[in-house]
Amino acid sequence: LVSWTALLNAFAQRGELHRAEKLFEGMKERTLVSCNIMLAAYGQTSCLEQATRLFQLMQRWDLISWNTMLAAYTQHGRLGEAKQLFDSMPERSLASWTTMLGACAQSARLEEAKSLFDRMQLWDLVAWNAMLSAYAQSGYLEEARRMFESMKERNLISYTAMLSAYAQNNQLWEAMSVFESMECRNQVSWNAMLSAYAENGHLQEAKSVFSGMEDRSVASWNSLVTAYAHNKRVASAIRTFHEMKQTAEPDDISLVCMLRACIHTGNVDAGRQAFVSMVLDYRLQPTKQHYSCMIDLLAKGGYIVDARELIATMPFVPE
RNA sequence: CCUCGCACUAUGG
Repeated sequence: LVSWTALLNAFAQRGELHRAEKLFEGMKERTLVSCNIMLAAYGQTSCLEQATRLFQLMQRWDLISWNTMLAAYTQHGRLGEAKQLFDSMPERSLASWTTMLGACAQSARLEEAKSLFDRMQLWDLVAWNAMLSAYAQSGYLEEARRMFESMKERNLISYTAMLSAYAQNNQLWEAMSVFESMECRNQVSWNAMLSAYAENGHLQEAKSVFSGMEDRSVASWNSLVTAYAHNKRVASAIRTFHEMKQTAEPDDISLVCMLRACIHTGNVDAGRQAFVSMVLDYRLQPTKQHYSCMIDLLAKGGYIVDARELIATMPFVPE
């Protein structure tokens, strides 16, 4: 049973939702642990409905179930429901508090995030990191820096968060020095450095970080596409988008990067092709954001009729 | 023994 559970988890972690579902449905006894795994699997993908349904169907819940459901809400931006759940939970752990803290930060409620942090009974490294990123994401560079300096322990995540905080505030030198002071680095920290250069107008350095990387994630490719587009090298951006497909799986963000690059130069055909190909070849479900990019692209390229038609036929209510 | 919270990429704020 334990190894079946481990297998279920492996599917869930890799985003193989359908395999996980099949396995879960075939399991004779559904333990609390396997329910929790499915709950997390639904929560991390765009299946909030399934998550809530499973949560309601479950016979028993433990702290992990509550926390997982809480995270499912916050990952879908449902702060209200998350709060409700948080308040009605029979018990809370550090993870519960940290989840809420992050949710507040993401909804631009820094004050609430800070107040949660202050009301926590104890703090661990994850909680400190969450507060550090809360400051960083809200543009409070000085507070972030102070928190970083005052932390008694730091890990890779602390450093990476601080690095991008500097980068986003145009402090490339500070970002570089954080990067250099790191005792170990992983793909995420390299990506952070790559976009630090790109955001601060150093395309050449960004490119050399990219080519020096051992393995590149979608995020690395997306950063490079954007870096080219921001430097008006749209042809290179488009070429990079296609090149990515050989080694990585483009995602929803990749398409946005690509479409925005096309908007820059009014490259309607390339954008159209990318949109269609992402839907057909990668089974991407286009979001509102994708449609609004496409409409922007068509309209700016002079295809007013096509833009109108897209507005009329898209599966979203126009705003 | 297996399951939960924090860092990188788009847009917006």
